[in-house]
Amino acid sequence: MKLDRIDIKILYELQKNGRITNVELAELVHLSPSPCLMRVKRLQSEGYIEGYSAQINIGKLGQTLTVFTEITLKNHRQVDFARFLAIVEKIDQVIECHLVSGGYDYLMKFVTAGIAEYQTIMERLTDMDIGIDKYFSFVVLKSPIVKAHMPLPSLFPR
Amino acid sequence: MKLDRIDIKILYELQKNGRITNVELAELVHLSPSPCLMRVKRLQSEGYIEGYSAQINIGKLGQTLTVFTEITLKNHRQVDFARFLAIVEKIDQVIECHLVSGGYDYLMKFVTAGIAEYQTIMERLTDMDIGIDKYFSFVVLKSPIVKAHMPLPSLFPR
DNA sequence: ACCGAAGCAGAATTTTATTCCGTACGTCCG
DNA sequence: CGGACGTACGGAATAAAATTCTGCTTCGGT
Repeated sequence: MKLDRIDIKILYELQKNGRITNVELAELVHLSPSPCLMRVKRLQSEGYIEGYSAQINIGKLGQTLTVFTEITLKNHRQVDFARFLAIVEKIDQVIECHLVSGGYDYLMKFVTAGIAEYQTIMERLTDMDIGIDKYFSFVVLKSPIVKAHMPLPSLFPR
Repeated sequence: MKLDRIDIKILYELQKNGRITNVELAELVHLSPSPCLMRVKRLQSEGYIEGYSAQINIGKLGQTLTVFTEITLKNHRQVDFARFLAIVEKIDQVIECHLVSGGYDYLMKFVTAGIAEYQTIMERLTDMDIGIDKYFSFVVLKSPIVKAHMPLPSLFPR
């Protein structure tokens, strides 16, 4: 299924405001409510929209610590990656895990209650003999930019 | 203003499904619709909820490239950081920018149309004499884990 | 130019959000 | 210890929104 300019606009607007009403969205994309809703449903059912989420100001809830971690595995067979992922998938504090090129295998993002909890998690991971060769931690001091939306206009201009 | 257990539950549920109806949310947190809605509005107006966003499967739209970049500045006065941020804030492809401890100053996340666009952006940034000493790029090959929600239950148990 | 399919607008219906009001509970002060 | 006030709740009524349905228009293919 191919997306036209209106679909891209819908995705862009829903990224900026996931709770916009269908009527307002319809006005923004210059459609009446019914075809607009039809497109949104289609975008959902075909997987272009994976879900909706509230953005929480986690800092207001209490002290938290965000850490980026570069990880290198000892071996690089498929089974080694699979075993590693199977474990980290179960850890709530793992927010992102990226397979990257350049010096390390994985770049991960943790959100924890503090340095102690992070330390505990990393000790558990290394002790488990899950195949971690070495890792390096970047503790986040401040996050001046955190966007919830992708640059759709840059990626798909017109 | 202090949050009780119900507020935390509301935040958690809205993270998982930002478009849940107020009636369903009320049932999940064992309240009737009206006080539930009142709490949601309060969480919004007091900044605990910063907004709502649709999660887009960007990979289905076309080819994109995600890159994490470690950046070190030449100088570390307040004015140096401020100048750097003022520039990168304007770049649509910059999704995140974190001030980190450990080897580098900033860890940034870019989403671009491809390696060429990324290259162009980095050339522009380095040519600008914006104070970048050196940088190192991690090209993302795959992102097995990308969560839209923070681990609220781990951070605020009970 | 005709036929068929697809997408649209507008109205009707159903569902949901929102407001309003009366009640209960907890707290503070007399 | 008791009363009054403030806060939060539940339920009903109203307003708004989503959703469905119908008929029309446009576009593509023959």
